[in-house]
Amino acid sequence: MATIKDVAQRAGVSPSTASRAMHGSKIISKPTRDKVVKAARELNYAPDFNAQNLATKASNTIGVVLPVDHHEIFSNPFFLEMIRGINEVCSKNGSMTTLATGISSDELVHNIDVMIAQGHIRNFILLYSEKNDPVVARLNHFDVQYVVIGKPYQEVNKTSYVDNDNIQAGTDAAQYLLDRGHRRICFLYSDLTKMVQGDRMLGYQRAMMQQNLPNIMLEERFENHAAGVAALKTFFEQYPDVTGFVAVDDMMALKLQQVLHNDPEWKVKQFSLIGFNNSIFSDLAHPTLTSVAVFPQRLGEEAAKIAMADHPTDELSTAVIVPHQIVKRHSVHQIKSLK
Amino acid sequence: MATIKDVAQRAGVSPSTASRAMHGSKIISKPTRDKVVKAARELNYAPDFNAQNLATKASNTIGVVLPVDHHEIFSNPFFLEMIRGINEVCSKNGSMTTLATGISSDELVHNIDVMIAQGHIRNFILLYSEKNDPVVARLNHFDVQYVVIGKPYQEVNKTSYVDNDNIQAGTDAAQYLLDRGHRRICFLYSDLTKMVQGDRMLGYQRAMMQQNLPNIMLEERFENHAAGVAALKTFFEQYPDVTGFVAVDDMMALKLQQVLHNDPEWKVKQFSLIGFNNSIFSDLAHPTLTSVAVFPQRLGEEAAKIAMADHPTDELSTAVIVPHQIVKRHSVHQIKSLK
DNA sequence: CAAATTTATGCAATCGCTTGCAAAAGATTT
DNA sequence: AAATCTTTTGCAAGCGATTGCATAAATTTG
Repeated sequence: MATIKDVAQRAGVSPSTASRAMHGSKIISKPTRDKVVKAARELNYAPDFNAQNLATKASNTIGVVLPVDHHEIFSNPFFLEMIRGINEVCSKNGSMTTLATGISSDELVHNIDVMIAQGHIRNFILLYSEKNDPVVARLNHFDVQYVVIGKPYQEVNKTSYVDNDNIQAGTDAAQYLLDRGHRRICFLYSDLTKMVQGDRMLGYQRAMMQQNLPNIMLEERFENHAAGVAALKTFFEQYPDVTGFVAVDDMMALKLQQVLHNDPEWKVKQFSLIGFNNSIFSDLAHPTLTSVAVFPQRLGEEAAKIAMADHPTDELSTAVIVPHQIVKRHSVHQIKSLK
Repeated sequence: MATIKDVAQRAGVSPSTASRAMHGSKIISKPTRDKVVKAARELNYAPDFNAQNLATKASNTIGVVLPVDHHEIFSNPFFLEMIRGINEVCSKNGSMTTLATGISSDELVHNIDVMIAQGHIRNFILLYSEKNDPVVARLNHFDVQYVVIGKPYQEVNKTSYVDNDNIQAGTDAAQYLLDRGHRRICFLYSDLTKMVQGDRMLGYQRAMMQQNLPNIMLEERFENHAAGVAALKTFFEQYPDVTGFVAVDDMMALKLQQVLHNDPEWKVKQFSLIGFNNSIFSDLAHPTLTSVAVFPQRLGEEAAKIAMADHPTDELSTAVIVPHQIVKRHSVHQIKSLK
């Protein structure tokens, strides 16, 4: 493994000159710089990561924090995509990424404590946003920079984040059904304490209000088939003329679809469905699911860019909104022109 | 940020003594060791990662390599679980994990080259196993240790790996149907060049052969609904008395189920289905899918354990087989006792 | 009780790189 | 041509840990 001394020797200069040359310092004359670069290339030199960080006291790795909750992971099959996005821009900038996980909240916090104490994390990216997150508390306490993916629950103006415009996405989804002639549209969700779900609902409501149409909401987790059937039965008694559903994510949409398709009476009615996330579920459904794509990889990329920018603590935070896009498949039907 | 000097000073000893004490060296007397440990705790001391690695020349981070192929990632929603498993045992052992990803094979290899050159990766874990993998070639070339998750395609005896016993899993799945009275069972797959699929098929064949029953195979990708319907139509013409399917993974099973359920004639026949991976799809299906669980987190854990063990290159490789387990749900039915 | 051992501690060099400062070389001015 | 100013380079001191070797303290032995 070649060191900077080897490079220096081969180029016939001192290590300090070599170092400066490698960093493209402009106080080094062009000829020597070239000599050094050439020597470095010949020796296949790469600066030792640890030595470099030790000397500069500026670490170059980004800590990516996964949420604790298992279920959360499963229901968001795109964590990996975010990670990939992060890693993509980090490696382009010569940074590393390292993961922080934990079985429990305590363990996660502990792991993060250690990472901070070891002092080689430049800053963190949280792949989730949660109310009263102890991790956030910890990072604030140690005054460590971080950026969250998703809308921060607190200190919104002080924390950097990247997110989709979920309200707008909700509006767009509802509008998509409205544009195809639907008038009675139901918003289906499972847990309003999640800000994503709340925001998408808000967006749906906005679209409906602008058309002077009623909000029709259904909360259901589809824990099992029977429960789903029962819930829908009650629902349709109250709202017999619903023709379309905006489901808060693809998984919900798929579950709804399963229930509707397994009932002969409901099946013939050909309800229209639109989901969110453009996940693997949307391709799996039959008919395939129209869905609002949110580009998790892009979210990761943007988060990484912010993370690499290194704001001093007193500077203003950055927020980036990643656009969404409706991916048209076959689950939404045009309503025969009524009126 | 406390350094070893701070600790030493507070404990009233020299840095070297402090260092030795922290490592539990037994040439340090108990009382001073206690003093040091106490001081360290009080100062919330953790050794600087970079300094430590630089001094010991022994790095402590594990590189986790994700496959290039996007599709592979999506269709295996448990990569994250493996990563979590890896990270879990690494952080318990005071190691870090860092990721290697790439949009293309070239980029991935390049990123790995850099990581190796920077010389701070202890060794690698590949989350996949692939024929003629350029990454493997690279690692071999630099003589870097690695362990793969999945069965290695080459140098099987020389490379450490952790995997399920997919052949046995295939046998168990088929046997599960056999035990419930099924006699004509079809094995459904999509791509035999993947060793997982081939192995599961082999296992299925073994079970069938032992009962002197014919192998019935169906290759189908269910790229769209119509294609699936057509394929099954042809299939049932040839094998009208099939009652059960062993699908090579849950996604295939779910797709098959969709097709079967949307045809009134097939639907009534109540085919039995079993899948693999116990993924989120198995809970999503209706009826819920019986599936062979493979415990990806465990795979990750075992891989990490091997990775942390640091074999000298000339030592024999290690292979760990993680057990599987059938998770019973509602997609398999008992056949009325015939015979 | 002095000498020889054993045990516990500290000094100082080292890992590979960066960087402030001083010295050397080159260019410019008078 | 000497003096001054720039531009380039090198010396040496860190960064925070570890570790071989020497020394100091404690213990045992003659």
